Amino acid sequence: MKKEERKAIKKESIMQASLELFSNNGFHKTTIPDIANKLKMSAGNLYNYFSSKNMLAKEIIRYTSGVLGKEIREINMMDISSEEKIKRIVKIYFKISQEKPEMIDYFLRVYLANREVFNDGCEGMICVSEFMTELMIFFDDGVSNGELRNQDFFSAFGLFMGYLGGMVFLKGEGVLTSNIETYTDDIARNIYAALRV
Amino acid sequence: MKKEERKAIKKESIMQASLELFSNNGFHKTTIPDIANKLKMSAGNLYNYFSSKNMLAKEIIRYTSGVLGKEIREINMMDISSEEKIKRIVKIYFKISQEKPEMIDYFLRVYLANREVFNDGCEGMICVSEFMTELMIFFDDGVSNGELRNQDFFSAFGLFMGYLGGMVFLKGEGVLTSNIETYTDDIARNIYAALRV
Amino acid sequence: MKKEERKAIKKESIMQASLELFSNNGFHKTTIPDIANKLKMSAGNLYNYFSSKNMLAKEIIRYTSGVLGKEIREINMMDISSEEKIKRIVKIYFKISQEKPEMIDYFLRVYLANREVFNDGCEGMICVSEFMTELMIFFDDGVSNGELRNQDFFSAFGLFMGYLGGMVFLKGEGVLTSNIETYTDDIARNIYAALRV
Amino acid sequence: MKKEERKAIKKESIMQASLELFSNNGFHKTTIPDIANKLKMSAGNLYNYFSSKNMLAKEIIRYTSGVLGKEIREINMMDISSEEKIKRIVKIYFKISQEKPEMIDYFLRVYLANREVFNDGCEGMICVSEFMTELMIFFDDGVSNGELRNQDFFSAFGLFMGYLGGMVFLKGEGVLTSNIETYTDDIARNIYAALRV
DNA sequence: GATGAATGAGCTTTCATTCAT
DNA sequence: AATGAATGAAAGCTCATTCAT
Repeated sequence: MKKEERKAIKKESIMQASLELFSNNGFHKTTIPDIANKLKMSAGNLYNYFSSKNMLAKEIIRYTSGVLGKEIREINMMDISSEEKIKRIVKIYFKISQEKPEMIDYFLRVYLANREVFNDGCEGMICVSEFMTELMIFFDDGVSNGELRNQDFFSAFGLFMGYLGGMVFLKGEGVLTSNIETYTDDIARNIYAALRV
Repeated sequence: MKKEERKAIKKESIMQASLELFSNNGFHKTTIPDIANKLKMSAGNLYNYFSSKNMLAKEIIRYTSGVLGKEIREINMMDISSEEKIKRIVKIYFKISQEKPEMIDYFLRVYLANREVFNDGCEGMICVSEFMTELMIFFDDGVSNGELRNQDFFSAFGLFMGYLGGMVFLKGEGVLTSNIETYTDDIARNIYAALRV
Repeated sequence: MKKEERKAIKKESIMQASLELFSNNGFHKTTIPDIANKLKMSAGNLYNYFSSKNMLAKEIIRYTSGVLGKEIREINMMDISSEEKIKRIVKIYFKISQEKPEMIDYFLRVYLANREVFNDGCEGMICVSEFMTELMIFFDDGVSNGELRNQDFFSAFGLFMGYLGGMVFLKGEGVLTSNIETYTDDIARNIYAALRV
Repeated sequence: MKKEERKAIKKESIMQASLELFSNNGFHKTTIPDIANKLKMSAGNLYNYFSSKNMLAKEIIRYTSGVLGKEIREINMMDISSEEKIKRIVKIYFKISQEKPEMIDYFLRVYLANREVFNDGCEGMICVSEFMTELMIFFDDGVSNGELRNQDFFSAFGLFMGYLGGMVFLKGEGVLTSNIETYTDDIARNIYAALRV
C-alpha cells in the first residue's frame, strides 16, 4: 500500500501546484513546464500522473468542488436556522477566498471561463456536483422548514454563487473599499432577504 | 464617406467579429487568422486597425460596456420606481443574453477569465466603467428616494452582476429547466427583496 | 498568376527536399526542422504549404507515382513488342534508381513500410494509381496482342514491382556484385519468360 | 529448469510479442511500454533481456530469418525437381503469410524500411543470411541439375523475394481479388518460367 | 490600405532509457 | 529479476506578429 499512497500524495501535490498556477496566471498562460518547475520535477513525469493538461484541469475542479462541498455539508448538518446557515456559508466562502484564494479563483477564472477544456466529461456541471448538491440540500431544507420561499432552485443557486463569486471578483480587481470579510453581514442579509418566505 | 469614417466602420466590424469568436471559442483559442477569415481580410491587415490582439480585446470590452451601459441609462432616465427599474434591467439583460449572447459571454468568458490580457490599461474595472457607472446611478437614485437600503455600493453591484452573470452561465451549461426569460420575475423579486429598505 | 506559381514552385521544392530526406533517413527519423533546414526556411512556414507531415508524405507518393507513371506511359505508347517494352521498363527503372534513387526508395522505404502514415487517403494503392495504371495498360496490351499470357493482373504486377523493387533493395544493401544496370538484360529476360504465352 | 533456460524462454516470448507489435504497428509506433504491457511485465525489466530497442529488433530479424530458412531447408532436402521445389516454397511462404503474417511483415515493414535500426550489425543482409543461404542452395542445386539457367544468384534471389514480398504487400493493401493462396500456382509457374534453362 | 509568406518562440506530448527500491 | 517513477531530449505543430510586395 505504500507505493500507491505515495503516488496519491504526489498526485495531490501536482493538483495543488497546478491549482495555484492556473488560478493565478490563467489556464492557457500556465505551461506544463511551469508546473513541473514549481514541483521540481520533469515535465514528462507529470504525464505519469495525468494523461493531459485538460485531464489535470478536470481533476482539479472535481477536487475543489469536493473541498468546498464538504465545508457546506458541515453547515448543513448543524441544527441552526437557514438565516444562520446563510451567514455561515458566506463567512466560510470569504474565509476561503482569503486563505486559499486559488480555490475560488479556479471556479471563476479557470472553470467558468475555459469551457472548451471541460467540454468532454464535465458537461452540465457534473464536475462541480458535490458542491452544487450541498447547496441544493441547504435550499431544500430551508424550504421544508418554511424558512425559505419555494422557488426554482437555480434562481437561488445563481444568486448564491453569482453573488459570492462576483464579490470575490471585485476583490480581485482591487475595487472593494475594505476587506472582503467586512462585507459578510451585509451580503448574508441581502441573500436572506432575497430567499426568505 | 470620409476616410476616417470608413476606417471606423471597419474597426467596428472587426470588433464585432472578434467579439463573437472570442466569446464562442475563447480568447486563446481564437487566432488572428480565424478573425481575418471570418472577415475575409488578411491577418496582416488587422494590424492596421489594432496594434495587437490584446489591444483588440481591450477595445471590445470598452465597446461592450458602452452598449450595455446605454441600455441601463435609458432605464435610469425613466420616471419609475426602483422596483420597476430592477425588473427592466433584469429583462433587458436576459434579452441581450438571448439575442446577442456574445456580449454577455464576453464579460464572463473573456474579460473575467483572462486577467493578464486586460492587466495593462483596464485595471480597477476602468474598461467597464460605463456600465458600472449606470448601475451606480441606479443604486444611488434608489437610495436617495428611500426605496433602497443604504449599503456599500459593491454589495449591491456584486449582487446584480454576479446574479445575472451566474444565471447566464447556468443557461450556457444547459442546466436551467426552462428558458432564461421565464426566470425574470423571480430574479427581479429576489434582487428587490435584497436591496429594498 | 505570379503568386500562385511561386507558391507551386515552393511546394515542389519542399516535396523534393522531403523526398530525399525521407528516403535516405526514414520517415520517422526525418524531422520537420530537418526539412526546413535543408530548405533554409523556418519549420513553421512549412505548414503554410502542407497541413501536416503525413499530408506531405501523401502528396509526395502521388507526385512520385506520377513521375514514374509518365515514364512508363511513354514506353506504352511506342510501337514495339511487349518483350521490348519490358526491357525498356526495366532499363528506365534502374536508370532512375541510379539517377534519382530517392524516388525508388520512397516506394520501398517510406510508402511500403509506414502504412499508418498513408492509412487515411491512400487506401487500396489509390495514391500510386497513376503508376499502377500504366503497368496495367502495358499488361493488357500485351495480352491483347497475344504476346503475354492471360493471367490475373496482380500476378504480373507483383512480379514486376516486387522484382524491380527487390533488386534496388539489394543494391542498397550493397550485396550486388556489379552495377545494377548490368542486370537489366537478365532481369528483363526473366520477366518476359514469366509473362509470355 | 535451469536459470538460463528460463531466461531463454522469456527472451523468446519478448521477441514474439515485439515481432507482432512491430509488424502490426510499425517499429517507431511501437513503444517499449507497449511491449511490456502485452507481456504484463515492466518496461525496465525488458532491459535485462535486451540492451536496447534496436538490439531487440536485430535479434528478431535473425530469429525470423532462421525460422523461414528452416522451412526452406526442409524443402531443399527433398528429392524433388526444382519446379516442384519452387511450388512448395511459394506455398509455404503464402501459408506463413496467412498463419503468421507478422513474420513476413517484419521483413517488409520493419527490416526493409528502417535501415538505420539495422545499420550497426546487420549490414549486407548478414542478419537474414540463414534464409538467403537456403535460397542460394536451392538455386545452386537447380543449376547443377541442369534444371535452372545459370545466372547471377541475385537475379534469381531478387525475383523470388521481391515477387513473394510484393504479393504479400498487395494482399495487405486489400487489392487482391481473391485469397493469396489461390495465386500459388500462377506465381510458381511464373517463377519457374523465369528461372528454367 | 491590403496581402500572406515568413519567422521564431513556445506549446503539449512522447518515449527510450536509467535507477533507486 | 522486477518494478515503475523519473529524466531529458526531442518532436510535431501553433500562432502573434512582421514585412516585402
